[in-house]
Amino acid sequence: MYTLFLRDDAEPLKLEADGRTLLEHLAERDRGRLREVVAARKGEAAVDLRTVPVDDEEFSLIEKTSPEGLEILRHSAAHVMAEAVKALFPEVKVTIGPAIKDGFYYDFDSDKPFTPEDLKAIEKQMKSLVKKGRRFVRREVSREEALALFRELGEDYKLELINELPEDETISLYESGDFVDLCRGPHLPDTSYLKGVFKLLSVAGAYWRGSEKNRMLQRVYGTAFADKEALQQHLHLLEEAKKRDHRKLGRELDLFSIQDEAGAGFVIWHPKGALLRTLLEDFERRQHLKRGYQIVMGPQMLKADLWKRSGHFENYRENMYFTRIRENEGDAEGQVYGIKPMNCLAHMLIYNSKLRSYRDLPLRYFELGTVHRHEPSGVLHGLLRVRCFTQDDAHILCTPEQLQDEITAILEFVADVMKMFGFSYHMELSTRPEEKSIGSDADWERATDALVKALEVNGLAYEINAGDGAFYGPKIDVKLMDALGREWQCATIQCDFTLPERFDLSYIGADGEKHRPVMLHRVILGSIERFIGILIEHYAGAFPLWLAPEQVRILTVTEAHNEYGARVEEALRDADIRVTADLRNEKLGKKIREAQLEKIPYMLVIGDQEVAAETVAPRLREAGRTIEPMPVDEFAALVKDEVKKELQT
RNA sequence: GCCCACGUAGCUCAGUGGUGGAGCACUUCCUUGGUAAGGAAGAGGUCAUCGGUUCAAUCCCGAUCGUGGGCUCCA
Repeated sequence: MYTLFLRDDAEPLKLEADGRTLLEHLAERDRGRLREVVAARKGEAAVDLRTVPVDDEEFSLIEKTSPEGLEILRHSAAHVMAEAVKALFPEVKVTIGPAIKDGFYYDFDSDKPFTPEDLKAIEKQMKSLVKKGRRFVRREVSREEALALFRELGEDYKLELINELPEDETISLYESGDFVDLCRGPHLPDTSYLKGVFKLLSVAGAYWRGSEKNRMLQRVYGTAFADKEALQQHLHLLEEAKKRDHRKLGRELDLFSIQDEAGAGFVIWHPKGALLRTLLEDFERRQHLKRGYQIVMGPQMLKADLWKRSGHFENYRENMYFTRIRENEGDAEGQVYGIKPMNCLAHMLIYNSKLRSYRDLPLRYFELGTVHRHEPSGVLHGLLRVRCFTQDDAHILCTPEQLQDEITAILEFVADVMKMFGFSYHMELSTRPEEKSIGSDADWERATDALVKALEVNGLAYEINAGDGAFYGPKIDVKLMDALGREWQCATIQCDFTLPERFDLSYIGADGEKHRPVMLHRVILGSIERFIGILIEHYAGAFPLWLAPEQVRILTVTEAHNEYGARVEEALRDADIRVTADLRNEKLGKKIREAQLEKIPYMLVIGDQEVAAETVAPRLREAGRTIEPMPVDEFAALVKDEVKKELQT
């Protein structure tokens, strides 16, 4: 007898271990659920439904809609894709094909890159395989047998994978038709489960094992869901996400451009974008002053010697721009300057400009610092990955005793700001990089401990990102999710014992002796450019009133109302409201349509009635709702009030 | 940086080895119209840049620049 839990909340069944598979038993007991279940769980492990139970074993079922079930479904889809590719292109070598968030991929080694037509052909071939409803047959083999098989098949990558498996690992193969793949499993009972629920999305290059030292493979991305509806919904979501792409909206709303002539990765802010950015920066200045930061400013470039002293020259040079400046014709060598990729140097020079006492600490220097970093051309992406950006950067210099409280205060700052924008985020702790880093092990340990402790004291969950720290210290990264589900690093807090050492920073302690301060590098929004890019997608271009470059647009019905319209515009502008008037000789419907497409929060319609009553008739951006006409000063008060509410953190 | 795709009017996109097109936007005129597009006419292009093949190149080939999708998700 063995035990089968048909449902979590139902009594388990005691069944005869009669040599038949779980699938056969299930078909007998609960035919209705046959297509809902994709695999079974035995203890911790997921197993195939074609497993033959033996006495005293215990199984529960994995639904295809569960996260684990979906993963199995997608993994099987990847397997079918590999089979399809091998059928169409026998010379291609297969590598790996995992399930990923929202889908799956499979990497192939092919001399000939796949074209979009190939993609279609592969999908067609997959459909035909799915239609055949072929079984996935599991076979467990010895290491030698597996090696012999894949050697014969010429699947070098599989050989490499087998050789890396731990000694005691069970090696399993899955066969469907003529295709054999090395695979841990489990898989779907057969391919018919995939009917109508998968779609191939794109082809891209990807390095074997993610390293640019390795061969470039052809990666095919696809997605699969439990049912047709879920697949359609996901594809629809991708379409919607495209509509709020910040690059598209940035052009449509005339916020910014990036032009070949000026250079890749360099953002040019148009009037509305520059205004939006200014509003965001003003918000930041107020927030920082409120929290005891002091605003400072440093130069755009500093002598290269200073970058050598900080370690940037040694560790960050390939990302930096340099320029040589000659004082006169005879000065052949000139002086080399490095354009700043970070803002910390000037801040340290400020600290060092006079003798500091422990009574002065902590010092919190804040700068909206514009930096240049030479990023590889392939990673540039709209506002999200650029070569020149402005950071809301601060460096906090404090005593070791103050470190904990300062980190805590920053974490609260981050929480407040993210809450105001309505972002969800999660945190990652990054530790010392294996290559290229400075400072002693003891300092790294001390710095990492301080960060961990602050996270734990505040009860914050975090993931560990081993080896991803800055070259001068460990860090806490805050990652936001954008509209396409991509993660972007925004806030970061980095603990640094090294630069204070290199720049010989000190303060006089209560004991009258010199001590070394600790430095925290931190940003809240991170890059203003990136943050605005994320904001555009987050709000789909419909910015909250406080951030909208144009808050109000006045729309006159005919030219006869223009004089009053202009007076209303002036009154609102005097009240510090960002307003324009559309006095063109156009129909009201057209003016409304355009204002709506520009996502302006309030439209004020002005016609005979409003002129006569000295009022304005507001129309809201949201769902085209209108509210009762009111006097201008009343409307101004309404706008002010709404902004105030939005900015309450 | 590497792989693939792409680059035609301000925008979205057709198109062809021999004359470059549409819609929207723009300009002018008509229209004075109350909550998402009134009408007519006009102007607008070194077909990314440079080089090659050809009698002839926007189209074919190469290079450069730029844009897009990827390059951590481990049988």
